[in-house]
Amino acid sequence: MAFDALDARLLLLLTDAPRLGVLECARRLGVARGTVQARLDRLSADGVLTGFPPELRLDALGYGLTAFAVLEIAQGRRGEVAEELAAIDEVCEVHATTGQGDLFVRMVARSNDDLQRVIDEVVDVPGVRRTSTSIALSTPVAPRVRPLLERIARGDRP
Amino acid sequence: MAFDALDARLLLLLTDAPRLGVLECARRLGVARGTVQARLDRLSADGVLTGFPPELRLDALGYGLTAFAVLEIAQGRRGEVAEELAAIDEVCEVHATTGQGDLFVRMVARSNDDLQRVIDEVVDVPGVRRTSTSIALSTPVAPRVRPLLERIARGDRP
DNA sequence: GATTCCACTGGGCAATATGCTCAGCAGTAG
DNA sequence: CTACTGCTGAGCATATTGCCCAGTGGAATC
Repeated sequence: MAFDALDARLLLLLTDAPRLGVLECARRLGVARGTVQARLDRLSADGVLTGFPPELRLDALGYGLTAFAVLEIAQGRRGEVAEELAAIDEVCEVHATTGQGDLFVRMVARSNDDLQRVIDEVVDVPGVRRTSTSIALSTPVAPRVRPLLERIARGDRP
Repeated sequence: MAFDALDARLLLLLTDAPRLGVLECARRLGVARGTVQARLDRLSADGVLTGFPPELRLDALGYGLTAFAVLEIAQGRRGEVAEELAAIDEVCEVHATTGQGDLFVRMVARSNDDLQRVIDEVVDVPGVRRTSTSIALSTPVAPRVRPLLERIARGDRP
């Protein structure tokens, strides 16, 4: 069965109030409790819903700096480099991208000094050829999925 | 009171099993129920814990393509452009970065055609001067906070 | 037209969790 | 010594969970 408007509404509801119980969800959506259970089970089983990780404000935790790095990698060593990067705690995200066959890295740090250290660690990974780094000054749009869900919830699916 | 190892262990626990009840958390952490309650309340109040949004695999939802764009913006129009970008459903994240005073955009799409459309929408935002786009081929490290939490949970705080 | 699925409803049940309150008990700071 | 703070462990009424089941309506199949 396909992902439908009810699924989207359920996920939106959980986006806004993630620790809501199944029963409460059912009430707010106007469906039976078993239906909500079944939907959640199915979404998990289908791999659409992979979890409810806590969302943290890293800056409130001391990691106030976010930086991005674009890495140029030596031929054929991308997998290897990615593994090394994954071992660095402050590396929060890595994507392989088109372009010069490169990696895109997001990392965090506590201070400028700390950031310097993290960047050095990233740059020193064997196989990294060239890097260009930039610091995030602000985040006008924080990671979100909401608009896409809302579209499906409205039934605007093409 | 500062963020301590117990807080980190609690958040790690919730990372692994986010729909766990307070009582179950207390059992697994070996502390009283009230303590867990109090910690969660405090973390929320302090703004460290902002929620438990559902984590979705967008590709399982039809949005199989992720792309990044770096935008060069006309003098002084960054805020304006950011707002326009926020209005595009497929734009999932925007950061203002150092460099040429630019914006960094993450977006998703269903297909190559669809991506073309999204990129066009982004590029056509008034105030955008130049763009360079790249497509995510793979994601060796998906967004994560875990290593940082684990470090605090171990008590490695400097 | 009849049959077979399938998702959903709505109900009942025992077991469990929640929100709330309270007294006691350490360790720390004044 | 005393006040304060954070944690414990307990009790209680109420709400929620997980599970089971019979019934209903629509869509697909025969």
